[in-house]
Amino acid sequence: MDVAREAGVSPSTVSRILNGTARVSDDKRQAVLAAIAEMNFAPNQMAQGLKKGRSMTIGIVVQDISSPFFDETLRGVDDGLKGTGYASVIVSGHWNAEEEADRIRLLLARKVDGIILLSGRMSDQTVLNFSTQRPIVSTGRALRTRSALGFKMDNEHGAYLAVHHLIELGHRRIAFISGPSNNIDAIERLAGYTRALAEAGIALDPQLIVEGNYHEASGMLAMNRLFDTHQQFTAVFAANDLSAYGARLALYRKGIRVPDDISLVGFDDLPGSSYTTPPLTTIRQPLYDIGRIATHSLLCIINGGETRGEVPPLELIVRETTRRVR
Amino acid sequence: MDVAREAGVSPSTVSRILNGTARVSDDKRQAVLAAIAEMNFAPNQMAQGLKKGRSMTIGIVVQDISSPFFDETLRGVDDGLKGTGYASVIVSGHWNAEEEADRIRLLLARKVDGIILLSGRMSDQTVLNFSTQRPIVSTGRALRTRSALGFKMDNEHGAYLAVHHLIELGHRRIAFISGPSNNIDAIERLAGYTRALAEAGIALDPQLIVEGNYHEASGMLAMNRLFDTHQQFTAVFAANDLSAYGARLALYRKGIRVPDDISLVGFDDLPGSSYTTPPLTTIRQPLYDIGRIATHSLLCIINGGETRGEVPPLELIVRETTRRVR
DNA sequence: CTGTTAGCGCCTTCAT
DNA sequence: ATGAAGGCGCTAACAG
Repeated sequence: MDVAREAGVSPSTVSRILNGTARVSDDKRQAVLAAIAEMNFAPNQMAQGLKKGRSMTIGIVVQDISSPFFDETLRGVDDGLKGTGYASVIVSGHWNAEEEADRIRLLLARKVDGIILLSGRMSDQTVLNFSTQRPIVSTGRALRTRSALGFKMDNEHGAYLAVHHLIELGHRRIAFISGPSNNIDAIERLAGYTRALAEAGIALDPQLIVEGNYHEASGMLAMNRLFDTHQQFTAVFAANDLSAYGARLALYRKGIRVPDDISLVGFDDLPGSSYTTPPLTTIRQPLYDIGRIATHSLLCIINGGETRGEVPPLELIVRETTRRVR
Repeated sequence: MDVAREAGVSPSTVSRILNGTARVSDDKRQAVLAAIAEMNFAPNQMAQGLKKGRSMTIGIVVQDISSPFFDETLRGVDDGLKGTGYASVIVSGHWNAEEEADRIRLLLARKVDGIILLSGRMSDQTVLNFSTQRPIVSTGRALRTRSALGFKMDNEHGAYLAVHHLIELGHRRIAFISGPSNNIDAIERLAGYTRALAEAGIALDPQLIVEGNYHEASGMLAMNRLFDTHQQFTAVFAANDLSAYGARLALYRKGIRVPDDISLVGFDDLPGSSYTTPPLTTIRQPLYDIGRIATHSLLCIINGGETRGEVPPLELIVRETTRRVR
């Protein structure tokens, strides 16, 4: 490298100073440092990576780059990476197993040192297969091998908490706007809803369950569907906050007051849920913490350390969209 | 490489097939393709990059990875990159000029082929300096050199549109929740507010202007401040949607109806603004398009092509938080 | 303490 | 049409 020439030393010496690999005499060090500053030189990370076999890059697979759900987790990842020298390349799988696998192959070709997979539709086995090439930490899966780790939230329990809260407030006709029926989290949340009802001796009415797709529009549609079929209910549990927002709008359009006429509970506790009108009662997912902990764990695996790290549990956040039934 | 050995050819031949650089006999091609498939080989991008001098990576600098404002733009970037072979490494400057510069240096060391800078506090001159190393496309700046390009929205005009809309509805006492006074966009939006008022012959009342910081909480605080100082007004213009959300909540807490008692206008048209209660009247920024166009332009510059691409203008979206004053 | 050498994986002349 | 050789920028092993 030309810093070496500029400073009148060999490339190795420069390298040694840059990496602190060995002792170097003070005068040469000064000269090199000066040359570096003057040329504002920074080592070519691609060359470094090629040589050392580590790119100092980790890959993140999200499903939707502009969903507050993933973005809050990404914030945790970003903070977790701070000061580690690692950078991240973020790709999106768009909730498509095929695309996820593609993206992971892309990351692998780029020699990322590890991968964080946020949710997704890929089978656990596929994840395990990829994990032979690079360590993978994933959310929404219960994995635990030498090079693959999963963090799974107790969705069933979370949903139970939500519905139980409603029941305690005296509600007995509780509608449920579910997630996509092929989504594992959605299935588990439905199970929690069912259990809470059963436990309270409330018969499950299939008419009160409408399938959504986790987006606002589907929450709105689901709500309208409930009205169109003349269902009677005093509360609604939406499988995620986004669909709760949509349901809220449908209610507003009908002139139905929340929580006075109907109570509403969401799931996720997105940042925006503290500022809806009224603020949304919901089940809090520790999204930021998940991102941080996943990152930390991945770094541990990469550096051959132990993988500890527990994620905080789901938690009911009572705000202002629920009230005792009159 | 071992694919070569496996297929009984030289590495050069494999490379030629991979890159379509030269004609290769069909039998050898088959052999190589088979070997590649069997070993599921993918070329090491770091080695490729080192050799070719292009990393097929672009760097994105956002200010806040979990803000819907940036995320919507990122979605445009992501789509713009689709199918190009480029991946992106996303870093955050956290609205700090020093940190932005740091992040850019990091991207440069990683040999990104170009940089997209979304907003930020760095001076134009600094951007220009960095652009000598790699092309930079930035939002929120009016730049146009061989290797630096900026897209600037007409904030003054946007704010004017918002306030003009309120004036047309008969409002004359219009409060303004501004952005940070050291933010260029904020300053321009204030100018638009001022001009609309002046044009309508309405005296500007400094008491009606409260500084916020673009976040929900500050919108809420600003609103309360207005009430605490007993200001009279029938409409509020918030400098961005997030602070409008906060203002909305403050209004709700006071039992003031929107739009019946007070009208509210935001700025940005975030995805969530269609689902607030009621849906927010706002100035639409073409965030997604900005991301797409910025990406496209950057790729053009990188490949030595011409830089065209116009961004759609700001636009008033009338939803349900504004109404004619009684 | 420091310079020389070799090689990370790939592509690109240059020969053949 | 194809193989051999050299080098992208850097670091680690080996001498000295």
